Amino acid sequence: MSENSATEKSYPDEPSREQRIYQALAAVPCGNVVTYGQLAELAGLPRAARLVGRTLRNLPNGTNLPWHRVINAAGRLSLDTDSDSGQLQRARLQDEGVVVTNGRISLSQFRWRP
DNA sequence: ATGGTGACTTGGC
DNA sequence: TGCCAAGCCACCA
Repeated sequence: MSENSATEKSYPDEPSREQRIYQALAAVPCGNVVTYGQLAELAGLPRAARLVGRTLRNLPNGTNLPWHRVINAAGRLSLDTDSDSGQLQRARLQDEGVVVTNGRISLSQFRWRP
C-alpha cells in the first residue's frame, strides 16, 4: 500500500500526474491564460498536452480549478462555442479581463509567464 | 493486441 | 491565415 502496486491501472490512488496538473492549474492567476502544452510543462510533464486535455475533461462540474484559463497553442478555445462549457469559458475569461475575439485570444498579451 | 480518437503541439507549404 | 503530416499519451472497441 505504501506505493502504487505494479498493477495500478484505473484509479486506486490516482498517480501524481493529474495531481501535478491540478496544482499547476491552480497557480494560474486570474486574467491570464496558459496553453495545454505549457500547463503540461509547468506540471513537469512535457509533451503531455493531450493528457492535460483529457484531465480537464474529467474535472467535476463544480470544480474550483480555473480550467477556463487553458487554451490551445493557436490561442483558440478548444471547446465548442455552442456547448455550455464553451460559453462558460468565454464568459469567465471576459469577466477576468481577457479579451476573446471570435473564440481567439492574444497569447502574447494574456499568456501567463511564471 | 492492433487501430482509431481526442478540451494537443510543432513544423512545413 | 489555414490545411496537412507526425509525434505524443491515455482510453476504448
